Amino acid sequence: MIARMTKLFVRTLRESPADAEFPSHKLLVRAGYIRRAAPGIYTWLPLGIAVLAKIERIVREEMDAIGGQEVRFPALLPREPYEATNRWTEYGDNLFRLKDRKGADMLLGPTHEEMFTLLVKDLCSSYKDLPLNLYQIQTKYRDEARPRAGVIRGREFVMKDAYTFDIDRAGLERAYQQMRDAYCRIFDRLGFHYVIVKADAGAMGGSASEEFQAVSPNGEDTFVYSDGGYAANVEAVVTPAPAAQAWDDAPAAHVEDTPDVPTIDSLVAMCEERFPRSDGRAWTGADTLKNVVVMIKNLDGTRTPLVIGLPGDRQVDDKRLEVAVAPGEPDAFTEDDFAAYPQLARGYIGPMKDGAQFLGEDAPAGVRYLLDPRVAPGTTWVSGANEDGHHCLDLVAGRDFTADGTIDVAEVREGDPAPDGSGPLKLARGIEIGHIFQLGYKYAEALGLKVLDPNGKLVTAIMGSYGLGVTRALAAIAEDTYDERGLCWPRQVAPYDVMVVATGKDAAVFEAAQQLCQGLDDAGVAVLYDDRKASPGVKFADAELLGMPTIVVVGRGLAQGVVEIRDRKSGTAREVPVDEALAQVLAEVER
RNA sequence: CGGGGCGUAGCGCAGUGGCUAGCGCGCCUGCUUUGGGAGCAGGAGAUCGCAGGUUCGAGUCCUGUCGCCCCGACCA
Repeated sequence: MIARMTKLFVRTLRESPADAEFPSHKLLVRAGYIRRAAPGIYTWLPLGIAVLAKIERIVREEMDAIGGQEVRFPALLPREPYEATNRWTEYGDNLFRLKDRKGADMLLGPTHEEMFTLLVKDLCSSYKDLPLNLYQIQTKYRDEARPRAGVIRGREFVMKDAYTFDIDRAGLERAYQQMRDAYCRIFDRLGFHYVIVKADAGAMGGSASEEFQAVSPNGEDTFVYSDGGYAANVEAVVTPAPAAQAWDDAPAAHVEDTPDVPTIDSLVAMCEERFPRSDGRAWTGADTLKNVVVMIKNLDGTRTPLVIGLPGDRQVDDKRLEVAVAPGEPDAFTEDDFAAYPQLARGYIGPMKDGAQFLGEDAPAGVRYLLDPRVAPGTTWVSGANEDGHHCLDLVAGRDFTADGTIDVAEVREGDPAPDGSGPLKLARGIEIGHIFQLGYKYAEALGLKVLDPNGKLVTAIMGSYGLGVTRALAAIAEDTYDERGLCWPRQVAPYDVMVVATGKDAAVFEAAQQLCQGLDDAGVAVLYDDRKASPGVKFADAELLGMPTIVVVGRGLAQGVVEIRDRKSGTAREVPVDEALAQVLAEVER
């Protein structure tokens, strides 16, 4: 079937919708691929469906190639399985909840770990049933606090989620590696730039987890990478600790009167003025030890104060802090908290000997003191003296103060060394389109997924989970490939291989165009034929907006016996004789 | 949930308290035009987000309310 513009259910817009900010969002709406139905919820039009189908096909091929078997769970789910893993509660407002007519709680699936685990539990009972690799391509529902950027972050989205089930950790690691390779093949085929970044291992007990990030200046996630091949998201970056130094020759620490020096900036200025260094080096924030107080909300609801000592030129990164204190949650240290802990001299908080013992005898019970890895034994610092208007100079870590441990939550900066020594880190932004995860036993344990091993002993299966945002990948591809004229699909995912544009009003032109389309169609090439009686400008502009990789113009050249083949991406055009057009276009499509 | 902005035709926007609410794009009809978003003529299309109030008179002022978008905390 030749698709015709006069029949295709599409309307292109000359102007971008006012509510769109991202290029991919604007163009997908302008080119008639999607329409907004509600915040974060989109209707897919024929062109959009065609791209989705292409992406899904690639995903299926690669999943099947590693022995994945496709299933499909309902999107509408009962509450019970999610109750068993506590996610009915944990998911909070992000869960779309509803009740059936009997008043039973239901939900729209935000993810399907529970369902997969239960299904396997139902049907598998022996180690002989494993390893198992199941996947589905499903619509997921998450009532995001802030949907944005069109289809990049919607409340309804299509995701491929796969789960592997193995008898032991070695099996899981094999499955994980296999899946990782398959993901690489998928993203290679989809034709956009991506980086695999180490993700936060999180509370799962050190399990491996990696994200596939589509590199994009418009990405929501920040990640770091080095030229030597290291890549991680900010939460997962580990700061290498400098080697301990000897302090035998270091001058003794001394407390100085420093009125009105409540900030790092003022402290640096004060040091520069009153204590110029003998070697002439200027003081910087990195010479000071800043002590940040936060509250940690524990699981049982209590709050524990935590003091974090880090170089004064660094901020605490909230995300990194959250990960570091999990399962506790960071909470602001309020005025009331300062009142409750008067020993914490605001603006002059400093470290003390024996770590947690702030202010010696008066140390408030339960205050933990943790240090940034950069504050290694033997390093010298200026810090508060735990007394209003006083600072301590020549403080040597390990000699003059210690802590309860280290905490790696300082912001990561461009130029910081990569943990594996592969060079300085650079910052980049990305759109997370895939996340693979060695889940371990969490769900299998919670839901009792056990099988008999060869010795007839019940063992808990070990799982991996592997997500891939299909609709998001579509947006990421658009985001990665568009230009000022419109969408510009890689051939593998374009809704049509070729767009044939007939210009003019000459019947011979339409006849020749029609014939070419027929030839392409017969050859199995998906072709979109612009058979509209519109002016050439409109048709060229639309062809470029819609973004098919090859555009063939049949028009005024026909009188000289030629048609024009244009490459959408490069913008190059060449004229070929009409009778060679079909073969030439087919060659183009083959490339 | 905090901060900012916006609700007027399918889309993008204008609209000093005053007559019948406008403009561009798009859409329909006719004629002309056809290699870079054509021209002329005619037409369809809006309870100005909703509710209440002030006023002789409200798209415009007041109060409330709902919704949407953007920036931050969460995630494929």
